Amino acid sequence: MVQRNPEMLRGTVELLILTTLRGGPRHGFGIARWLEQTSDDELQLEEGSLYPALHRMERRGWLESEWGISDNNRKVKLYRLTSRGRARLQSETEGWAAFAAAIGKVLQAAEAV
Amino acid sequence: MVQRNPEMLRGTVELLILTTLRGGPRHGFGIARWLEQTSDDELQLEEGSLYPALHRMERRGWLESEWGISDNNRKVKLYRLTSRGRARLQSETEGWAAFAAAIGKVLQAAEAV
DNA sequence: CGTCTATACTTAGACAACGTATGCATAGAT
DNA sequence: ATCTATGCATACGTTGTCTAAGTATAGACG
Repeated sequence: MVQRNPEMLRGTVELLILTTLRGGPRHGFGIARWLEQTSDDELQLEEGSLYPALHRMERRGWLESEWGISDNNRKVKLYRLTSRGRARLQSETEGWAAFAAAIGKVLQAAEAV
Repeated sequence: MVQRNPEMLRGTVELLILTTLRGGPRHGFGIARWLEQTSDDELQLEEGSLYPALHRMERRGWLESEWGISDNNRKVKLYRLTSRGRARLQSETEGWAAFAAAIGKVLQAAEAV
Protein backbone atom coordinates (compact mmCIF):
# COMPACT_ATOMS: atom_id res chain seq x y z
CA MET A 1 0.00 0.00 0.00
CA VAL A 2 2.96 2.29 0.35
CA GLN A 3 5.69 2.48 -2.20
CA ARG A 4 8.97 2.14 -0.35
CA ASN A 5 8.12 -0.61 2.08
CA PRO A 6 4.81 -2.36 1.53
CA GLU A 7 5.28 -4.27 4.76
CA MET A 8 4.97 -1.10 6.76
CA LEU A 9 1.23 -1.05 6.22
CA ARG A 10 0.67 -4.13 8.25
CA GLY A 11 -1.45 -3.23 11.15
CA THR A 12 -2.26 0.27 10.03
CA VAL A 13 -4.74 -0.58 7.31
CA GLU A 14 -7.48 -1.09 9.85
CA LEU A 15 -6.65 2.12 11.65
CA LEU A 16 -6.81 3.93 8.33
CA ILE A 17 -10.17 2.45 7.40
CA LEU A 18 -11.64 3.16 10.82
CA THR A 19 -10.33 6.68 10.63
CA THR A 20 -11.82 7.23 7.20
CA LEU A 21 -15.21 6.10 8.42
CA ARG A 22 -15.10 8.48 11.34
CA GLY A 23 -16.64 11.17 9.18
CA GLY A 24 -19.59 9.03 8.15
CA PRO A 25 -20.44 6.03 5.96
CA ARG A 26 -18.44 5.40 2.83
CA HIS A 27 -18.05 2.64 0.30
CA GLY A 28 -14.85 0.68 -0.27
CA PHE A 29 -13.70 2.45 -3.36
CA GLY A 30 -14.42 5.78 -1.77
CA ILE A 31 -12.36 4.87 1.29
CA ALA A 32 -9.37 4.05 -0.88
CA ARG A 33 -9.68 7.26 -2.85
CA TRP A 34 -10.07 9.37 0.24
CA LEU A 35 -6.97 7.86 1.80
CA GLU A 36 -5.00 8.33 -1.37
CA GLN A 37 -5.98 11.96 -1.70
CA THR A 38 -5.64 12.82 1.95
CA SER A 39 -2.18 11.32 2.14
CA ASP A 40 -1.09 13.05 -1.09
CA ASP A 41 -0.75 9.69 -2.83
CA GLU A 42 1.56 8.28 -0.21
CA LEU A 43 -0.93 5.63 0.90
CA GLN A 44 -2.32 3.38 -1.78
CA LEU A 45 -4.66 0.69 -0.59
CA GLU A 46 -4.96 -2.06 -3.17
CA GLU A 47 -8.30 -3.72 -3.76
CA GLY A 48 -6.94 -7.10 -2.73
CA SER A 49 -6.11 -5.62 0.66
CA LEU A 50 -9.02 -3.27 1.01
CA TYR A 51 -11.97 -5.58 0.52
CA PRO A 52 -10.70 -8.46 2.61
CA ALA A 53 -9.95 -5.95 5.35
CA LEU A 54 -13.49 -4.59 5.20
CA HIS A 55 -14.96 -8.10 5.38
CA ARG A 56 -12.66 -8.98 8.25
CA MET A 57 -13.62 -5.88 10.17
CA GLU A 58 -17.29 -6.43 9.58
CA ARG A 59 -16.92 -10.00 10.78
CA ARG A 60 -15.33 -8.67 13.93
CA GLY A 61 -18.18 -6.32 14.51
CA TRP A 62 -16.31 -3.09 13.93
CA LEU A 63 -18.26 -2.20 10.82
CA GLU A 64 -21.75 -2.59 9.43
CA SER A 65 -22.62 -2.48 5.77
CA GLU A 66 -25.61 -1.95 3.55
CA TRP A 67 -26.08 -1.69 -0.18
CA GLY A 68 -26.87 1.70 -1.59
CA ILE A 69 -26.52 3.96 -4.59
CA SER A 70 -23.63 6.38 -4.94
CA ASP A 71 -23.68 9.92 -6.28
CA ASN A 72 -22.74 8.65 -9.70
CA ASN A 73 -25.62 6.24 -9.68
CA ARG A 74 -23.68 3.08 -8.91
CA LYS A 75 -24.48 0.20 -6.66
CA VAL A 76 -22.14 0.44 -3.67
CA LYS A 77 -21.70 -1.22 -0.32
CA LEU A 78 -21.70 1.44 2.33
CA TYR A 79 -19.75 0.81 5.51
CA ARG A 80 -20.30 2.54 8.81
CA LEU A 81 -18.62 2.32 12.21
CA THR A 82 -20.33 0.37 14.95
CA SER A 83 -19.85 1.32 18.58
CA ARG A 84 -17.28 -1.44 18.86
CA GLY A 85 -15.60 -0.02 15.80
CA ARG A 86 -15.50 3.38 17.41
CA ALA A 87 -13.88 1.92 20.50
CA ARG A 88 -11.42 0.08 18.33
CA LEU A 89 -10.59 3.27 16.49
CA GLN A 90 -9.79 4.88 19.80
CA SER A 91 -7.44 2.14 20.94
CA GLU A 92 -5.80 1.81 17.54
CA THR A 93 -5.18 5.53 17.45
CA GLU A 94 -3.56 5.37 20.87
CA GLY A 95 -1.58 2.34 19.81
CA TRP A 96 -0.29 4.15 16.77
CA ALA A 97 0.72 7.19 18.78
CA ALA A 98 2.62 5.04 21.25
CA PHE A 99 4.29 3.08 18.48
CA ALA A 100 5.27 6.12 16.45
CA ALA A 101 6.61 7.77 19.59
CA ALA A 102 8.68 4.69 20.38
CA ILE A 103 10.18 4.65 16.90
CA GLY A 104 10.87 8.33 17.27
CA LYS A 105 12.74 7.76 20.51
CA VAL A 106 14.89 5.09 18.91
CA LEU A 107 15.69 7.19 15.86
CA GLN A 108 16.57 10.16 18.03
CA ALA A 109 18.69 8.15 20.41
CA ALA A 110 20.69 6.80 17.50
CA GLU A 111 21.11 10.26 16.03
CA ALA A 112 22.76 11.39 19.21
CA VAL A 113 25.60 8.96 18.61
CA MET B 1 6.98 -6.79 19.03
CA VAL B 2 4.59 -4.14 20.24
CA GLN B 3 1.83 -4.84 22.71
CA ARG B 4 -1.35 -3.33 21.33
CA ASN B 5 -1.05 -4.36 17.73
CA PRO B 6 1.71 -6.82 17.02
CA GLU B 7 1.17 -6.37 13.31
CA MET B 8 2.33 -2.79 13.44
CA LEU B 9 5.96 -3.84 13.57
CA ARG B 10 5.92 -5.26 10.13
CA GLY B 11 8.42 -3.50 8.03
CA THR B 12 10.00 -1.50 10.81
CA VAL B 13 12.06 -4.29 12.33
CA GLU B 14 14.80 -3.80 9.79
CA LEU B 15 14.78 -0.05 10.24
CA LEU B 16 15.12 -0.56 13.97
CA ILE B 17 18.01 -2.98 13.64
CA LEU B 18 19.83 -0.78 11.17
CA THR B 19 19.29 2.18 13.45
CA THR B 20 20.62 0.31 16.44
CA LEU B 21 23.77 -0.59 14.57
CA ARG B 22 24.39 3.00 13.58
CA GLY B 23 26.31 3.53 16.78
CA GLY B 24 28.64 0.61 16.18
CA PRO B 25 28.68 -3.19 16.17
CA ARG B 26 26.37 -5.06 18.49
CA HIS B 27 25.23 -8.62 18.96
CA GLY B 28 21.65 -9.80 18.52
CA PHE B 29 20.69 -9.95 22.14
CA GLY B 30 22.23 -6.55 22.70
CA ILE B 31 20.23 -5.06 19.85
CA ALA B 32 17.00 -6.31 21.36
CA ARG B 33 17.87 -4.99 24.79
CA TRP B 34 18.92 -1.61 23.47
CA LEU B 35 15.67 -1.24 21.54
CA GLU B 36 13.64 -2.25 24.53
CA GLN B 37 15.37 0.20 26.84
CA THR B 38 15.49 3.05 24.38
CA SER B 39 11.79 2.74 23.63
CA ASP B 40 10.88 2.46 27.32
CA ASP B 41 9.71 -1.11 26.81
CA GLU B 42 7.33 -0.21 24.02
CA LEU B 43 9.26 -2.19 21.41
CA GLN B 44 9.94 -5.82 22.19
CA LEU B 45 11.72 -7.72 19.47
CA GLU B 46 11.20 -11.43 19.97
CA GLU B 47 14.04 -13.82 19.27
CA GLY B 48 12.04 -15.58 16.59
CA SER B 49 11.83 -12.30 14.73
CA LEU B 50 15.22 -10.92 15.60
CA TYR B 51 17.55 -13.67 14.48
CA PRO B 52 15.84 -14.45 11.19
CA ALA B 53 15.85 -10.72 10.46
CA LEU B 54 19.57 -10.51 11.12
CA HIS B 55 20.26 -13.47 8.85
CA ARG B 56 18.04 -12.03 6.16
CA MET B 57 19.77 -8.68 6.33
CA GLU B 58 23.20 -10.24 6.24
CA ARG B 59 22.16 -12.29 3.23
CA ARG B 60 21.11 -9.07 1.53
CA GLY B 61 24.45 -7.51 2.25
CA TRP B 62 23.26 -4.88 4.70
CA LEU B 63 25.12 -6.39 7.62
CA GLU B 64 28.35 -8.25 8.29
CA SER B 65 28.95 -10.47 11.27
CA GLU B 66 31.82 -11.99 13.16
CA TRP B 67 32.05 -14.02 16.32
CA GLY B 68 33.47 -12.33 19.35
CA ILE B 69 33.42 -12.22 23.13
CA SER B 70 31.10 -9.92 25.01
CA ASP B 71 31.83 -7.85 28.12
CA ASN B 72 30.42 -10.62 30.26
CA ASN B 73 32.68 -13.14 28.66
CA ARG B 74 30.19 -14.79 26.35
CA LYS B 75 30.50 -15.94 22.78
CA VAL B 76 28.47 -13.53 20.66
CA LYS B 77 27.90 -12.81 17.01
CA LEU B 78 28.65 -9.18 16.38
CA TYR B 79 26.85 -7.42 13.56
CA ARG B 80 27.99 -4.26 11.86
CA LEU B 81 26.56 -2.12 9.08
CA THR B 82 28.01 -2.44 5.60
CA SER B 83 27.99 0.52 3.24
CA ARG B 84 24.91 -0.95 1.60
CA GLY B 85 23.35 -1.24 5.02
CA ARG B 86 24.10 2.39 5.67
CA ALA B 87 22.43 3.36 2.41
CA ARG B 88 19.49 1.17 3.29
CA LEU B 89 19.23 2.81 6.69
CA GLN B 90 19.02 6.16 4.98
CA SER B 91 16.22 5.14 2.64
CA GLU B 92 14.32 3.27 5.34
CA THR B 93 14.50 6.29 7.59
CA GLU B 94 13.12 8.48 4.83
CA GLY B 95 10.47 5.88 4.09
CA TRP B 96 9.40 5.84 7.70
CA ALA B 97 9.22 9.63 7.87
CA ALA B 98 7.07 9.76 4.76
CA PHE B 99 4.84 6.98 6.01
CA ALA B 100 4.39 8.44 9.47
CA ALA B 101 3.68 11.84 7.95
CA ALA B 102 1.05 10.31 5.69
CA ILE B 103 -0.67 8.61 8.59
CA GLY B 104 -0.50 11.87 10.47
CA LYS B 105 -2.23 13.69 7.64
CA VAL B 106 -5.01 11.16 7.56
CA LEU B 107 -5.56 11.23 11.30
CA GLN B 108 -5.61 15.01 11.30
CA ALA B 109 -7.94 15.25 8.35
CA ALA B 110 -10.41 12.96 10.09
CA GLU B 111 -10.17 14.93 13.30
CA ALA B 112 -11.29 18.03 11.47
CA VAL B 113 -14.63 16.40 10.74
C1' DC C 1 -26.29 0.30 -30.92
C1' DG C 2 -21.66 -1.27 -29.76
C1' DT C 3 -17.45 -0.34 -27.60
C1' DC C 4 -14.54 1.72 -24.31
C1' DT C 5 -13.32 3.54 -19.81
C1' DA C 6 -13.90 4.25 -15.08
C1' DT C 7 -16.15 2.70 -11.23
C1' DA C 8 -17.14 -1.00 -7.98
C1' DC C 9 -17.03 -5.49 -5.60
C1' DT C 10 -15.12 -10.31 -4.94
C1' DT C 11 -11.88 -13.91 -4.19
C1' DA C 12 -8.08 -17.42 -4.99
C1' DG C 13 -3.35 -18.03 -4.47
C1' DA C 14 1.45 -16.53 -3.69
C1' DC C 15 4.47 -14.55 -0.61
C1' DA C 16 6.69 -12.44 3.30
C1' DA C 17 7.47 -11.73 8.02
C1' DC C 18 6.40 -12.05 12.80
C1' DG C 19 5.57 -14.87 16.90
C1' DT C 20 5.46 -19.27 19.60
C1' DA C 21 7.87 -22.81 20.99
C1' DT C 22 11.72 -25.50 21.42
C1' DG C 23 16.40 -26.82 21.53
C1' DC C 24 21.22 -26.10 22.52
C1' DA C 25 25.22 -24.01 25.00
C1' DT C 26 27.66 -21.75 28.80
C1' DA C 27 29.14 -18.16 32.46
C1' DG C 28 28.49 -16.98 37.03
C1' DA C 29 26.10 -17.31 41.30
C1' DT C 30 24.60 -20.00 45.20
C1' DA D 1 25.79 -29.30 41.51
C1' DT D 2 22.09 -26.73 40.20
C1' DC D 3 19.89 -22.60 38.77
C1' DT D 4 19.38 -18.36 36.20
C1' DA D 5 20.42 -15.22 32.70
C1' DT D 6 22.56 -14.76 28.54
C1' DG D 7 22.95 -15.95 23.74
C1' DC D 8 22.07 -18.16 19.19
C1' DA D 9 19.18 -20.97 16.00
C1' DT D 10 15.10 -22.64 13.55
C1' DA D 11 10.60 -25.27 12.41
C1' DC D 12 6.00 -24.21 12.11
C1' DG D 13 1.66 -21.72 12.28
C1' DT D 14 -0.75 -17.50 11.60
C1' DT D 15 -1.73 -13.38 9.48
C1' DG D 16 -2.19 -9.90 6.19
C1' DT D 17 -0.90 -7.83 1.76
C1' DC D 18 -0.49 -7.98 -3.13
C1' DT D 19 -1.16 -9.86 -7.84
C1' DA D 20 -4.30 -11.25 -10.79
C1' DA D 21 -8.41 -12.59 -12.54
C1' DG D 22 -13.30 -12.34 -12.82
C1' DT D 23 -17.99 -10.07 -12.74
C1' DA D 24 -21.05 -6.05 -13.40
C1' DT D 25 -22.68 -1.54 -15.01
C1' DA D 26 -23.01 3.67 -15.90
C1' DG D 27 -21.88 7.04 -19.12
C1' DA D 28 -19.38 8.75 -23.14
C1' DC D 29 -18.62 8.47 -27.85
C1' DG D 30 -19.01 6.96 -32.42
